[in-house]
Amino acid sequence: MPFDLILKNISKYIGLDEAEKKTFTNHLTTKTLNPKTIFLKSGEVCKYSAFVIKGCLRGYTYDKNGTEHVLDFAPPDWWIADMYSLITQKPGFITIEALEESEVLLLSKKAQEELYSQIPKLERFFRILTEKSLVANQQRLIDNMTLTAEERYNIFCNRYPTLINTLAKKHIASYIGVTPEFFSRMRAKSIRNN
Amino acid sequence: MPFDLILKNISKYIGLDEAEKKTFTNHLTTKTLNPKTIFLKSGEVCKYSAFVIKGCLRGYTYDKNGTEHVLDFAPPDWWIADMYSLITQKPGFITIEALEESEVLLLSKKAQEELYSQIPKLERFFRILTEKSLVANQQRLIDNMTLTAEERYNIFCNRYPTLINTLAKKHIASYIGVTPEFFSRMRAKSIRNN
DNA sequence: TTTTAAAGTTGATGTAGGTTAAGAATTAAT
DNA sequence: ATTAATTCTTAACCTACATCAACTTTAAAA
Repeated sequence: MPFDLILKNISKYIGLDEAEKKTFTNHLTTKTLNPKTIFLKSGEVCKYSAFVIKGCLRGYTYDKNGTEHVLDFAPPDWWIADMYSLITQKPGFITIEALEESEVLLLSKKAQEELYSQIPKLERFFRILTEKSLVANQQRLIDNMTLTAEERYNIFCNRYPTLINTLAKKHIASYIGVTPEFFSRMRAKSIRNN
Repeated sequence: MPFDLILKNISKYIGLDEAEKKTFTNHLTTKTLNPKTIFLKSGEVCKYSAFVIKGCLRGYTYDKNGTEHVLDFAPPDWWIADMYSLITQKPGFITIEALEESEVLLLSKKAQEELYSQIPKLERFFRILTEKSLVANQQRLIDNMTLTAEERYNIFCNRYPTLINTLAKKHIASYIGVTPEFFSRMRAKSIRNN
């Protein structure tokens, strides 16, 4: 059942009866993404939130030199979208790409708003989700302001132990906020000191 | 009327009738804060969101060296709280302080949750508020990863033109993410080049 | 009004992390 | 299985910003 994971995810925060679950899942579309498929391109309007059930996506922006900066990884059980663009329905600056063969559930902005009126409890669910996302994001900002690259890497390893082996090092480096070269040196050093 | 500002703020996103407005404002407490008053201390549990109607507050954390890092300023018409602590009701890491004589409206976590059931529309209001906050925060993270201190300062000046003159330079420096010394040099240079 | 403390500035020097470049190791394509 | 492309690593050098210290200015206290 492709909806098991998302329903279990929701049930952590709100209770839905069978009819409500059905209403909810009726608004979802399943989509398979091949590796390197671009799900959302910078400059486009983000029309869907994606809930990952298999594989892994990443979201990133370009800076003025054209360098990519990874903003988030989305392994199974995570949502990903360009929140700015999704909310404003203006062209965004984030590109979202499948890193491997992935499966996602799509919830369109329109469907989401319909669901808010049909099942008001979902407003609570998404509020809580957004709150958690905000807190995580604030913590990351704090970490970027107060910690060294090495400390941020350690936090990353602890928080996403499963991702470390599957992700390309350059993507981890970018998420941490350093160049691949420095990341490589950093790791070589920390291996030596163990 | 101390509630005018907050009611106007709310009315941007949802409509409340007179009875609902009354119910809402009944859950608020007014508080005056003298300059340098600490409204929330790192290590404490955050029990209130504060909506500023006069003056200005700032939120900051300490790093392991004891250096302060300003996370946000809250001029009138802004909310401020330690979201992590407020949501989890665990001791937080943020200190919130009045920079000048300020007046705030307090909404306790408990009152907020009561309001969600009494006036479900407020769930929407706070969802939207949190979404906006998340987007702003993500943008700030992107700016920190992709821009120089000078570029971040320019953005700050454009975004908060009124604050530039009232805030202490060391607080702006901290918000931007540089030392007061470097901030000073940066400004000296940019004045020279004008 | 004078004193004291805090904030801001300027200079000399240090460092985390960036850049450029070239080779080694993987991975993908033929 | 080879070739081609991408990713990763290592090294030399570079820059944005930090640190420390002394001085000046501003603001707060007495």
